[in-house]
Amino acid sequence: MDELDSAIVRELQSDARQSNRDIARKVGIAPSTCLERIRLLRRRGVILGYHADVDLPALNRGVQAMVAVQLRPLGRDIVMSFEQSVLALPEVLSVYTMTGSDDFLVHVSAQSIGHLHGFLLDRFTSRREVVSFRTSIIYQHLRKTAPEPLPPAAR
Amino acid sequence: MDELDSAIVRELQSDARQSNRDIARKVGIAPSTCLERIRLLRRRGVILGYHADVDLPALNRGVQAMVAVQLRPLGRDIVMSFEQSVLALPEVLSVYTMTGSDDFLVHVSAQSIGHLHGFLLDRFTSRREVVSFRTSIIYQHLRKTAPEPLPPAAR
DNA sequence: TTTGAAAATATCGAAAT
DNA sequence: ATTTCGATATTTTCAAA
Repeated sequence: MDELDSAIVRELQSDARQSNRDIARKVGIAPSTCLERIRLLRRRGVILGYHADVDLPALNRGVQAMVAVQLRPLGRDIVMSFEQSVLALPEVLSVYTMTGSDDFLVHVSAQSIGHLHGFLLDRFTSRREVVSFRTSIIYQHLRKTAPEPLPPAAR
Repeated sequence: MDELDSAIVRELQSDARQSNRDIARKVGIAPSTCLERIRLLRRRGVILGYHADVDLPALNRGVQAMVAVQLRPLGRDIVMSFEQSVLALPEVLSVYTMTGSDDFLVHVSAQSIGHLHGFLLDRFTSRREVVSFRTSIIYQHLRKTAPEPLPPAAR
C-alpha cells in the first residue's frame, strides 16, 4: 500500500468506471502496471467492490430514517440473527452494531412516511427481542465517496 | 425507469466495473442499447456515480464511531456550515441531518481509539455551536450495496 | 433497437530497464 | 520491481438501417 496504490484507489473511489488506461495516465504509470496493481488491490481485499451510487427517490425511496434499536437479551445468536434478517428487508439500507444505550442503528428508506410507519409497525414491533426503538427522519445524508488513507503515526 | 432500466441499475450496483457488453448480455439487449440506457440513467440523475468500496482498515481507519450531535441555535447558516465543515474533516465518512433530540449523526473513522478521542476533543468540543455530543463505537457496519426499487402503489 | 464496422481499450507474454 | 513493446482479443462507440 504505497503512494501509487493510494492514488489508484483514489481514482477508483471517485470514478470506478473509468478505463484502466485513464487511471494509469493520471497516476503516471504504464497501463499494464496499473492493471496488475488494481488486481492485487482487489485480491488483497483493499478494494471490496465497485458499486453504482443510485438516487434513492428514483428507486421510490424518497423517505429516509434512522431507527435506534435496543435488543434483549444480547446473546450472540439473537444479535446475529437480528442483523441478518433486518438487512434482508427491502427497506433496510444498512445496519450499525454499536456500543451505548442503543444496540443498533438501522438506516432505512421507504416510499413515504406512511409506508415507513407501516414497515416499522410490521417489522419491529412484532419482534419479541426488540425492547424499544426510536425513529428519526433523515432530512439529508451527505456521504464522502472517497475517504482518504489516514496517516499512520503522529498526531 | 422500466424493468430494463431496473435490471441495468441492479447490475451496476452489484459490479460497476463490468463491461457494458456483459451487462447487455445479462439483461438481454444489444450493447449499443445498453450503453445508451446507461448514459440516460446517468444524465437523468438516477445513477449518481460509480465508487470503489474500500476496506476501512486498509486505509488506516480501523475504528468507526457514530457521533450524535446537538447544535444551537439551529439557524440555516449554522446548520449548513456545520454540515460542510464537518464533512470536510478527513475522519468524517458521512453526516446525517435529522429530526429528534439529536440534530446530526456523524459517522467517523480513525486509526485507533486514541486518535478518535483526540479528533473529537479537537474538532467538536471546540465548536461553540455544539451543545452536546455522544459517541458510540461501531462494532460492525453491514451495508446493502444494491438497494432495490420499492413498489409504487400498494401496501 | 439492432446491425456492422472502425476506433479505443484490455489483456497477456516476453524482453528490457 | 516495473516498464515497454507488440500482438491479439475484447469492448466501446457511432452511423445507418
